[in-house]
Amino acid sequence: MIALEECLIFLLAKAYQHVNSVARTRLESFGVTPTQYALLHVLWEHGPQSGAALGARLRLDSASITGLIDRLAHLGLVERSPDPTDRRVSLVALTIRGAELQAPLQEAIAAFNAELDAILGAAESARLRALLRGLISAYPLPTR
Amino acid sequence: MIALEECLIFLLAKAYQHVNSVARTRLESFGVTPTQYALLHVLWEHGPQSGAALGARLRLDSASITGLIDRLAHLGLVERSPDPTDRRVSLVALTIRGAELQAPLQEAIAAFNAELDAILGAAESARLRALLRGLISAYPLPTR
DNA sequence: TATAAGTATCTTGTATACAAGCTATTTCAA
DNA sequence: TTGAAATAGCTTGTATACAAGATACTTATA
Repeated sequence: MIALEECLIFLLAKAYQHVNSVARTRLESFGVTPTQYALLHVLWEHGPQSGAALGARLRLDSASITGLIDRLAHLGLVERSPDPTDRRVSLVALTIRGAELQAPLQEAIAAFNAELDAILGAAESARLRALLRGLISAYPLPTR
Repeated sequence: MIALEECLIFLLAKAYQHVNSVARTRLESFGVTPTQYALLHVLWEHGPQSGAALGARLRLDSASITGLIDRLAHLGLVERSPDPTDRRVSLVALTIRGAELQAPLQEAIAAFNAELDAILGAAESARLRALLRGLISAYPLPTR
């Protein structure tokens, strides 16, 4: 019987669970979750765009994106507006408050990255990231 | 701005998401999810035990364990019975059907592990597992 | 151009996870 | 021994995620 602790899938699940839990506490004072940070990050970097574009960049399906935008809109960090060129599309853009959060939130994430680097060592951390990228590219998510 | 693809937390999230999605399809024909497999695995290995013991082994809180046992009981793979020595406790045990699934399910998981090893290479896979264990032990989950 | 195909969003249902709080029960301590 | 603290399990509420399907709109094709 192969122990659970030897199965990559369960190690991945628990490592994600632990690290995500810590990341959540590091972002707690800003009122956003790691996933919500990721969506804001895409808007900071690439500007207003449709939910479909956000979903493609974050690899989330439409149901997840709908809920994520709903919650960020409720927090007053993003807002939806109709796309004048395609009435199916609603464009998602940062609000003033969403834009203002960029600097402090990125500082918090940078500090958390540094914390993880300190735990693993810079070289090991880089190696881990490379291995994870290998896994991700080996199993591209289905295009739904 | 640190790219999301450079952040360990987001790489972990996506690697887990991808690998879990594939693992789910590998177990689909058995009617169980990877998380449900993990609970069954603990019962195969350690025998009947309380929900609290299962939660400690799987690092899941009581709400998650309650739902997980509910679903496995509904599938007819485990059953709850009162602990005669402590009336707070309900012992969780495999049913006949749950026990019968051990061999085929473990074969499927072994095949999936082999699949991941083939993608990464055995040495890289072992290294990845070691790095993930390092992360897990660096951030022990709170004892709730 | 009329229709088929494709796309964007949303909805519903299921499965994890965590936080917080409740009840019943047990254990510990003054 | 009795009142406080701890424990087991459950419930509720929130946040992801995916599957499947509905609707509205756009694009491509016959």
